[in-house]
Order: sequence, then structure tokens, then C-alpha cells
Amino acid sequence: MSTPITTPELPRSYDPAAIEPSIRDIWTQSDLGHVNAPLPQGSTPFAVLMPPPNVTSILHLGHALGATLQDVIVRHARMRGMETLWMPGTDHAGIATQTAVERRLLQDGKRRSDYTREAFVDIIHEWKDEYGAAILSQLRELGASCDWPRTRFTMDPVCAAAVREAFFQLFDEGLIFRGKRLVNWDPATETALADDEVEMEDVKGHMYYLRYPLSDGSGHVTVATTRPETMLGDTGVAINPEDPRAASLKGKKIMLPIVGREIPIVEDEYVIMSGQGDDPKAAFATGFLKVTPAHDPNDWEIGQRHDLEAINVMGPDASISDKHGWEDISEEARCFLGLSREDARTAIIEWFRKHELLEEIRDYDHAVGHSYRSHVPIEPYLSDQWFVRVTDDRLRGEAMRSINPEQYDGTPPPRETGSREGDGELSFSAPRYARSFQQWHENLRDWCISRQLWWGHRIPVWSKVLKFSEAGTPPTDLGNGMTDQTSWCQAPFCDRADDTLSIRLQIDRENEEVRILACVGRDAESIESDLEAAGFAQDNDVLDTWFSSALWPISTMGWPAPSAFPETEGLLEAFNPSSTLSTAREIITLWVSRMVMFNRFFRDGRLPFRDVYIHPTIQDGFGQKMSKSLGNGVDPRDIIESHGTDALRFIMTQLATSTQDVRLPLDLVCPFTGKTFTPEFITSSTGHQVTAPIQKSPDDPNRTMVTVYGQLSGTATATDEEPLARNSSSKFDSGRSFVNKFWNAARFALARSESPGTVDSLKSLGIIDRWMLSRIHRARRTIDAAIDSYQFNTCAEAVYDLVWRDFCDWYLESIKPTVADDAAQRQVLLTSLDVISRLLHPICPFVTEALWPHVQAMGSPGLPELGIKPSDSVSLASWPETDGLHDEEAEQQFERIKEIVNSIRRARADHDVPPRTKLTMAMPASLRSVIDPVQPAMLAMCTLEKIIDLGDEDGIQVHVEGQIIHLLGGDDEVDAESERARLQDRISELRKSIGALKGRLGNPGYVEKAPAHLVEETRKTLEQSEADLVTAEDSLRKLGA
RNA sequence: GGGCGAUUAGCUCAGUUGGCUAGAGCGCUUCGUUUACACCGAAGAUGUCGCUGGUUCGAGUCCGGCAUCGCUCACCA
Repeated sequence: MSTPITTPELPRSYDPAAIEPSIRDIWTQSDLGHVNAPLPQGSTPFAVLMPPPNVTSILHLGHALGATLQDVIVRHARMRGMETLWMPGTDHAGIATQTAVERRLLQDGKRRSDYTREAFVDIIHEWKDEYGAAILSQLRELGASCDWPRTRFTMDPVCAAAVREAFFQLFDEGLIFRGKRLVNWDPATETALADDEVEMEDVKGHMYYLRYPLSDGSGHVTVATTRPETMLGDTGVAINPEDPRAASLKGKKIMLPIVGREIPIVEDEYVIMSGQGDDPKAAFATGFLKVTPAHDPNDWEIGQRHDLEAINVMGPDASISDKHGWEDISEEARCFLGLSREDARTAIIEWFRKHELLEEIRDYDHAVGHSYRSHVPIEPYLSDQWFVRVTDDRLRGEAMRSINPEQYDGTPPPRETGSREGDGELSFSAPRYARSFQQWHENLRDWCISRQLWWGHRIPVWSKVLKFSEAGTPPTDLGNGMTDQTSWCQAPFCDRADDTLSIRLQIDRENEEVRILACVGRDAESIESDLEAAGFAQDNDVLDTWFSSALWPISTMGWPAPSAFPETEGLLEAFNPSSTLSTAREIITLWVSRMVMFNRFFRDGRLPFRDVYIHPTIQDGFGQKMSKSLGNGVDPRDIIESHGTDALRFIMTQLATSTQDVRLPLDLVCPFTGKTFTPEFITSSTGHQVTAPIQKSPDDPNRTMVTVYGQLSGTATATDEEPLARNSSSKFDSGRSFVNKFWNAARFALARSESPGTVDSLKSLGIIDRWMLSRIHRARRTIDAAIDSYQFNTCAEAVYDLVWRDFCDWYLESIKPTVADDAAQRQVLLTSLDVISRLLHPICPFVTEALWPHVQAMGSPGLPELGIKPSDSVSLASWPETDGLHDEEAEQQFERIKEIVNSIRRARADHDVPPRTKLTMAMPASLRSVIDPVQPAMLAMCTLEKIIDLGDEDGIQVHVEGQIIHLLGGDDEVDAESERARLQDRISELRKSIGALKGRLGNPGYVEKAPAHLVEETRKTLEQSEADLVTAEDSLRKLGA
């Protein structure tokens, strides 16, 4: 038969750049990933929930990892025949995007206040369009098989409807409230932040000791503080009741310096006594604590307990101000007005020093909350904000009860009545993350959801403030704050409440005012205009991004009204809950928790997903987290360009272990020469290791280039003369090699599998073919188990070993001499290639898709006992059913063959037999029975002339299974000296191991307690070793030792 | 300070209910380009599995202690 040596249309090496675009087109044309809903009867739904990336900036390798793993899961599920939904989308990321846009505007010297709200939002929209498109295109390049027609953005109408409905329901249920609270305030962006948007940073500061005179002139007390500027708002001084000085100070008052405010001394157990207890603060404490309820959360609590006034002495920008609640300002204090908090601190200290009231200043290191966006210190700030009462059992309790009981520490708070769908069905991989989830909920506080931003979902509440004289005086038992009792109030709308209007009142007794809060549901524009006509105004604030993110699992599927968005009909029923959420660690609290609470609340206890897989964090070469803001993020497209997408995906899969984060040392690609080199690094102003903004070409120091960090940090701009250097990393080399290896194996297999025969029974096949098929079966099982348990590295390893070790190294080498004349073997070869392509596809979709038509064109692959359905695209091909391929006997036989081949190769190398010298192998009958059925393979793999029965020949001795094989026909005499040395080494090695084995078997504990099969195995090994020892000793004797 | 994780070959990392005479990739040494692939093949070297006690017939794996590194929560007296 005249098989061509190579297939001409396939080039000698895999060129991803030339092939990938057309493969993407194939998937686009076939609408791969698009699911039609409602699902047909009898189908099995499977969904992965994609965390929508922020439109702040393009994706980096951390996202590429997440996307790759999700796509592996999704492609695997799809091939297994499930109706598989993976919906793509992006998140508007309120504060993050707004800050990014403001930063860009600032480069042109413009500020937010230079624009109207509408104009500014338009600018952000442009940014969103640009980056949103870039992100989606990155995902496509990665090969993500999403349901593209269903792409969503968190501010799409369907998502806005969900936000509106969710807010309305929560408001109506009393789970959303408005109140004056101390919140985390970011004075740079002038917005409130949630607790988890605050990052603690260590600060080298000072402890200031201030003397506060007693009003009666009988002396002073000394308070310790790190924030002297807040003293303007002090309304008390606290002392521990146990403090011996407390008694004599009872009832006394302080005359607050500068301000001239007379403030009480109160007793509170919260106060640490100087030098006592375990608290490290005790070493710095004086026993007297200045209490500033409006500027410190702990002081706020003390203030509540002792009925102290909260006097806010700052404006929203954290400068000293008497316009936000400070009414008793003195002449002395006026000179501090308008100072920033930093300047005010200096000025106050100077005042105390001048008046000899400054006792001491000591160095003090402590952690201070900073905004995770603007990175300025957070100001605890008293303001009116909106909150979700997540501490309510209907939210927090449901989240806690959803945890898989095996992963819960203790028992969750009980439900009042019985159990419910969703209870205990949420599992984390790795399980330890369930603990973080649990602990987060145990310490939960109400969630501040209002943001003083322009970019986001606006709060759907209209309000109007009325004096008691207009509205009526509220019954005294209603107290201060929010109430749903509206009957006493004579304001318009108070008697109106229906499916789209919910009224709450916020009572302010001090000012004798009531704020009427009217929450409007969706599709009720007429009510909105009625309200506005009556003088109500919509709240200016927008919602925390995570409010809409929390609804992502259901809003994208059309909740609450799929009929209003017909393309979403049937999705909720089929895909809520979804199967898996794959996300990063830091998102567990910000997002996972809130999705669970909301999904369960709005969907009768149903979970948003059942499994949460936490993937590793990608770090740079210095162990720093890869991030957009740090500027060390690598665009996956750089790697796609340097190594190909499959190589990137393969390495990402291989890196995903359950414990380790991933370090990726980076290289640069010189734009002039294409050469990869290690860049120079510098320490940035934030103390991080980053690439120097400008790098020299490794070949020509006169030519320079700009790095991504240079570009992002604004310190360098790429030009034609000084172009941008793309990133790369040698970490991906082995992935590229792997893909190329498979490509060439396929080329070879295709060239050898013309006119494949029909196989009637697997038993009619030879050992080599049966072995290959059994290995395929094993790999398939390993891959399935690995993906099902999110052990992606195991999956990658199984695929690698199957392709490279089993298929290339052994199978292809073994069949070379026979395949041309064996039609059945050609069928096995072709079918193996078909099945391996399927198994490899989820990880390496491009190369497998590129080869697929060539495989199918060779005939119709197939074997008895093997379930594979034909398909035009491997992405839609069935996942192989391989159970019938399992062949224990063939595997064992082939293992023996491999061992014999290895021994012969080793012996040839040891004896320096030239690689092309063909030897004659003389072997005993017992081994011939193993080798004879595969003689052609044996001759080829060991470069042998022929195989004969063992006689009295001399020659190179090979010891296998306690037997001797002789290799004849080497040109040179065997070097007796080195042969002796080799044998002696071998003998001492064997003696050592025999000693160990005998010791083990001589131990009664082992023989009695260890599993029988292990003891049996040990005995066999011992027997074998002893036989090997005898052979080796014999040989040594013959050499005449 | 609380919690979690890591420490295995020169480097990056596997090693899932204890059975290991501890693996992979890269790198290194030697040899090999007529015959799929040099993004290749063959052969080889390299480890007191952080330290220290304990449980066990048996510990890289389980338990206690210590050391170093990382993450996270708390902490503006």
C-alpha cells in the first residue's frame, strides 16, 4: 500500500496564529454555546455562572485562568450531552469605573464637577463600551464557548428591572431602611463604602497625649488619641468604672479646650485601663478615652450608651466644617475651619503645645482603614444612608443554612419551620472556604448600599420632607427613625400603597420633621410623575454595584418577568440553580454571599448554584497578586500571540491545583527582534516590584521600548520609535510543545490510517492495540473524575500522559512496522486519534477542531464496545463511552513489554552500542512468549536484527524478571571491568532492597495487620529481587570476579 | 492578636481516605537529525519531603510543638 509519508496540507509544525481565527469562525457559525429555551423534554440542564468582569479595564491572566477552567467544565458538559448554558457579561462596577474615568479626565485637567450628571454618565458609557467590547473579545479569543447572543451587562434593561423589583420587595418587607449612621466614608470620591470595601493598611503614626482641664479647675485628665483633630467633636470623656480614679471624678465635667464645650465624664467598661490586660493598646492608654461619637464607631457606641451628642465637625471632603452639624463653634475654633484633616491635626497639636496642654507624643504603629479605590484613609462619617438588613434571618440565616452540613462548623441557626429547598446544598471546593463563608455571616453587619456616585442603578425612592405641623405629629411609641405605620400622617400618598408603591416614614423628632419615602416598583412611570408633581424628588444616590451583581444569577434569566424579555423565558426553570460558580477567593464575601441571600429570598429558597469552586490566584514572579490597579497584569492576548491559545489554556489547567497560588515570572518580547528576554524591575511608589517603564533592547542598547506598566502608570507612552513591548512567559513553553506534539502525532496518524478496516471484536486485536484502547479508557475515567471534582491539574496531567507518553512514545512507535499492512490496526489508530481529540478538546479546543475534519475524512472511525457519535465539529461531538475498552490483561502484558524494552535500551546505552547497530537478541522461552506476539515492534524499538532462543552465546547480558537476555552482534568485546562494576552496583542495590523487604515480611505486625494484597505484593517483589540477585551473581562469577 | 494556607530535586510544582524503593515539567550530562515532531527521540544524574516530638507493623501523608513565608479577619486609646 502506498501511504504518503506526510499529509501535505498539514504543515510540519502547529501555527496557532494561522489557524485559530478560522476555528473561532466555525464556532460562531455553529452558534456553539447558544441554548434555546425552554429546553426540550428529557434534556439535562447544566449551567456555569460566569462572574461578570468589571468594565474598569481589560482582562489579565487571572481572568484567563478563571475563563479557561469554566470553559473546560462547559465544553466537557456539552460533549456529555447536557444542555449547557454559560452566559457571558460584564459588570458596571460603580465606584471602580467611575474612579477610572475620573482619573483619565484628570489627565486633561478635568473633574467630575465640570460636567452635568448626564454628560458625565455619557462619558462613562463610552468607557464602558470600549472596555466591555475589549473584554468580550478577549473571552472569544480564549475560546470561551459562551452563549454569546445572551451577553449581558449589569445595567441592561433586564437587569435594571430586576434591581427595581428586588429593591421594591426588600423595601416593602422592611429589609431596606434609611438611617443616619456612621459609615465608611471615602473623602476623595465623597461616597460611602461597605465594610468590605475598606482595606486595612499599616501606618506609622503617633499617639498624642492631650490634657483636658476639669471644669471646676481642680486639675486635668490626659487622654490618648491618634486623631487629635477629632477633639473638636468630643462630647465626653470615658473612664472605666473599675479605675480607682473614677470615684473622685464622678459627676465632674471637662471644659473642652479650643471649643469651650462642657462635656461629661462617663463610666464605661469599654475603656481599657492604663497598663492593664492583654490588649496591646493598654501600654499606650491613659485610662481616659475622649469620646467623639460622630467620628469613631466605638465612640458612637459609647455615645449611644450614655446619651452623648454626636457632633460632626467635618464636611464630606473631611475638612473641618461647621456646616454639617457643628453648632456650638467658638471664636477660638474658627481658625481651624476649612483645614484638611491632616492640616487640622498639625494645627490642633500646635495649639495644645502652645497652651501647654500637650503632654507627650509617642510613635505608634497601627492599621488604618483605606478606601480600596482611592486609597485614602477612610473617615467614619455620620450621614444618611440606605441599608439592607442582611442580619435578618430571611437573608443571613438562609445563607448559613445553605451550607453543606459536612462543611459547616457546628450547626446553622435553625429555621422556624422545618427544612426547605436549598438547605445544605451549597458546597465549596476546597471545603475550607465554606468556613470563610460561614464566619463572614456570623459577623455580618447591615449592608450599606447607597453610594454617592453618578454611575449605577439609581435608588428608586422618591422622598419629601414635611414638618410635623404639616404632616401631623407621630405617636410617641414610634420613636425616631423608620416606620411603616403611616396612618397618622396626613401627607399625600401615605394612604396609598399597592403593588408598585410602598411608603415608609423617617421620623426626626429633634427637627420635628418627617421624611416620606416612596419606593416605586418597576413599570410605574405614572406614579413617578405623580410623585414629582407633588414635590417628591428621587434619591440622588446609586446602589452599590454588588446589589445588581447579587441579582446576576436571576436577572440574566429574566427574573422577575421573563415574559417582558421573551428571550429569557424558560431559563429560570432550567438553570436556577446553576451547577457551578468558579470564582476568586476575595469574591466569596462580596459576591457569593449576597447572591445566595438574594437568590434564596426571591426564589423560594432556591440557591443560585450548588458548587462554588475557588480557583487559585495568579501572581507575578515576585509573588504579588496580578491586578489591574498594580499595573502588573498581563493581557492574555500577549500569551496567545507568543504561544497560542491552546498552550495558554493547557498551562492554566495544569496550574490549577487546590492549594497553591500560581507564580508566573514574566518575560518581555522585544518588538524589534521578537526575542524574549527578562526585563529590568524597579520598586514602585507603593513598594511593589514592577517592570521599569522603559526597557533596553537586549540586542541593541540604543533602542528602547515601553512596558505595560509604563503605559498604565502614565510614565511612558508607546510611539513608533519606542514601541510597546508585549509580555510573555517561558512558563507556557511546555504547553506549546504539547500542542505541537499532538499536532504531529495526528499528522503521522492521518498519514498511516488510510482505508481503515473493520474490527469485529476487540479480542481479535493484538496486545498493542488493546493496550492503547485500554489506556484511552483509563484516561477518560480520570478526566471525568478530575473535572467533576474540580481537580484541573489532574485532568491536564491525564491528557498529557495519554497523548505524549502512551500514544506518541509507545503506541505510534510500536505500530510503525505493522500498520501499513494491518487494516484493523489502521482502524484502531484512526479511532484512537478520534477519541483522543475528543478527550483533549475541552482543554485544547483549537488544535482538536483544526484536525477534526481531517480525522473524519479518513473514514468513519469506530470500534465495537466504543460509544462515539459522529459530528461535524468536535465541539459538538459526543463524549466517548469507553467502558468496553478496558482490558486489564493487555495492560499487564504491555507493561512487561515496556520493561523489557527499557532494559534493553539501558543495556545498549551502558555498553555504548552505537544507536544504529542492529543486535540479535537471544532470550529464554518464557520471555519469548511475551515478546513473540509483538516481535516487529520489539525489533523496531530496540533496533534489533532478530530474536533467537537463548543458547550458550556470550554478549551483553540484560537481566529482566530474574531471567537473562543476551544481546549479540556488538562490534566490541564487552568491557569486563566496567561490566563487573555495573554488576556489583546492581548486586549491592538488590541486596539492600532484599534486606528491606525481608525485614518488612519478618515483622509480625506487618504480616498480620497490613492488607493481604500488599503483603502478597511484597512477597512477589522479594521473590523477583532474589531471582535477579542470583542471576546477577552468576554473571559476575562467570566474568571471573 | 484570631483564622487559613504553604515549606518535597537547581527552578516551578504534583503526591485525595497512611502502604513510596517519593514523581512531573523545565534546567543539567551523554548520545542521536533517511523515515510525524529539534516545539524531537534515547539514556542518565540529582531529594536527611522546613525542624522537632508523638501515634502506627508502616508517616511526605495523621497529631503536638517550633521556625520561616504568604493570605485573610480584627484593630484608628
